[in-house]
Amino acid sequence: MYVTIKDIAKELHLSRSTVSRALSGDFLNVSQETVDRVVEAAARMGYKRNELAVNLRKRKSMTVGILVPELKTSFYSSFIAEAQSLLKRNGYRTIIALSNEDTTWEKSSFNLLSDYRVDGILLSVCHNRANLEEYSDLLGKQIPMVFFDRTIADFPCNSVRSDDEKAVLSLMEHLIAKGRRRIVHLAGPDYIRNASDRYRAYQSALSLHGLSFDPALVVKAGLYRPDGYREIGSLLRSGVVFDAVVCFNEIQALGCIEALLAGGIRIPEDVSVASMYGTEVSSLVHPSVTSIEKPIRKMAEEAVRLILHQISYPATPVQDIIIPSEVVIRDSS
Amino acid sequence: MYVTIKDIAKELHLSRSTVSRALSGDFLNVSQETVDRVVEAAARMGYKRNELAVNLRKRKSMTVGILVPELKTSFYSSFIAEAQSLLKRNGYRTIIALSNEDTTWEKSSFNLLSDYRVDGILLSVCHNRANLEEYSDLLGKQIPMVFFDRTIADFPCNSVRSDDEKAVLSLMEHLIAKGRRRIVHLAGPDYIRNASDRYRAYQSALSLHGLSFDPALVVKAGLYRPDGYREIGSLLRSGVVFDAVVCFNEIQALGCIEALLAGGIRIPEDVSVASMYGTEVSSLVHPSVTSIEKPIRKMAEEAVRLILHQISYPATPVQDIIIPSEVVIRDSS
DNA sequence: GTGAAAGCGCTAACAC
DNA sequence: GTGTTAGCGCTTTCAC
Repeated sequence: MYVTIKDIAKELHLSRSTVSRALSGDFLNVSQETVDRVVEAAARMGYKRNELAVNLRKRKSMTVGILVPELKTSFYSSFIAEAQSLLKRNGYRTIIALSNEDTTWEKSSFNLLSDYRVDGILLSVCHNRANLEEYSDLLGKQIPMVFFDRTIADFPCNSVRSDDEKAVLSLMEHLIAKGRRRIVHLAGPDYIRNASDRYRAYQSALSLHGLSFDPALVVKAGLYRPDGYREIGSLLRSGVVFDAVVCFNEIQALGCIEALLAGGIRIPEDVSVASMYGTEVSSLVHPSVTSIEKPIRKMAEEAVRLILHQISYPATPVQDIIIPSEVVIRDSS
Repeated sequence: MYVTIKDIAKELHLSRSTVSRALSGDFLNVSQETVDRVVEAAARMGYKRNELAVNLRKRKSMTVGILVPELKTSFYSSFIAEAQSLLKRNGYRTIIALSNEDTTWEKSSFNLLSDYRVDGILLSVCHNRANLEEYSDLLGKQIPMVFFDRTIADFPCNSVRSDDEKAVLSLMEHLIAKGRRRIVHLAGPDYIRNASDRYRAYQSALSLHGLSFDPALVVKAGLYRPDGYREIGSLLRSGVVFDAVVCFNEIQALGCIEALLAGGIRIPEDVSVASMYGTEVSSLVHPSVTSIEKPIRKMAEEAVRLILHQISYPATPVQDIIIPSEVVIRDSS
């Protein structure tokens, strides 16, 4: 099917090594004339080098794998685009794999990447405590890995994350400054580090500003649109009074907004909605939502920097980089 | 770094083939005892089979590549999730690559997939006339390919697409039935087949219902949020009168809505906004947008069916499958 | 400047 | 049941 170096060698009555040299630009050891002939034949015959074989031989794939939990949120697709172009600039290619927020799926996607012997993995985990063994195994084999955004506390690995705690703190202070007193926290699941960080920030903000903590205002919710819709809906039905909601991401916020509007609540007159997410769709959910931006670009830069460094110098001490959230609070109300 | 079959063979004083057989479950030709010993040793030593080598040897990768132009829209991420789980069910893995709407980028992503010798490629092109040579080359090498959603007319390859023409027709009729007369068409670029199909539908709908065609109402726009925002903004400033807008996708629609709201226009009282996109975020853009669903699931099913068939029976005649759009028009107004 | 030979990690005839 | 051999497509010594 595919034309090989052997075919070209046969065609030109040369050895495979010469063809290989010519094709990989080893001009010092091949005469210009030969190079020309080989290149011409390769083009004519439709030669495509088999990277699988090259990788096998060189024990290097010049490919970095990116594993993310989802692509519904703008954050990951922006991150991927960003990281991809940075990696490309450094000669690396990218393959993308998904976990779809599922630990089993994550395991097989993770294995896919290591099966393909990628030179490094950028990953955002779907669960704090799942697949730790897989991660350690690969780390033990000295395969460069960088956790980003959704990282794992107390795990000896390079990580890059945004300062979610600070971000939610800012968001809360903004809401409090606007006179909001009964702020609902749509908390993400506790197996996601960011969720616990944010919950902590929620609590600190309250006590910092002398507001009482009401457990009825903390709602454990999933991360997506139906979750936000369901939880806020039942909160409304249960008669709990509140004047603001802090959401986990734009999709969840969207569900929240829909539930509010369906309940005849005006935004932001009656209830303010706030969330943190990538800039790409900042006010996507509702014109008057309060949002704080995730530092996508910087996270991508750091993650790529770390992985490239790790590839070149495998024995580098582990770093845990925290990128401060941009203080851009968008609030059109 | 990685443990190989050779290492296990050495450890157990067996030949590499026996180890290989044991590891690949060839129970007919290996004694149970040997299998047990090999499996135990493999686990103990942290063996991970090198798929690169397997692929090279078997000349088969059990991997399908998916190449998409973007991940901002919900359509592609839903499609990927869907296709991925179908492929998995059939023993195939998936790697994802992006073109980011850029023809050069598409070329290198496409090459990445063929470099890795994937067994088949599912792709949605970013441009009607770019990279045709690359596609043909691979097709000529009998590599199974299926174009989906954004396909190319008159290109001899399997394709699966939604009936965009019919969809926009339905959308138009819906708007006209609601009394809209001056409908703006935010037309996508003409190098995207779907855009031309929809433009044609827009025109047919008008003439079918005795409405005159006003070139001022047709706006060539990009596919994203800033595009919708910019074009509708300048339309408003130019004083053109209109009572509805048909957009290309949810992101573009979002920009359109923002521009309208910024201009003090009420939706849908003053202007109706309509678009076609995946169900995932149907009313994401605005509670009162009119939308028609893309048949994501069916498209994924057909695309996967075609690629798997093509992998098994390379010499199958080409098919061009058109999936009717779901007639679910959501319109909360 | 070119070729022969070995080998990356694995599988598949073919022997025994 | 197990080992030997050859080879997937490529690169890389080492000769010449």
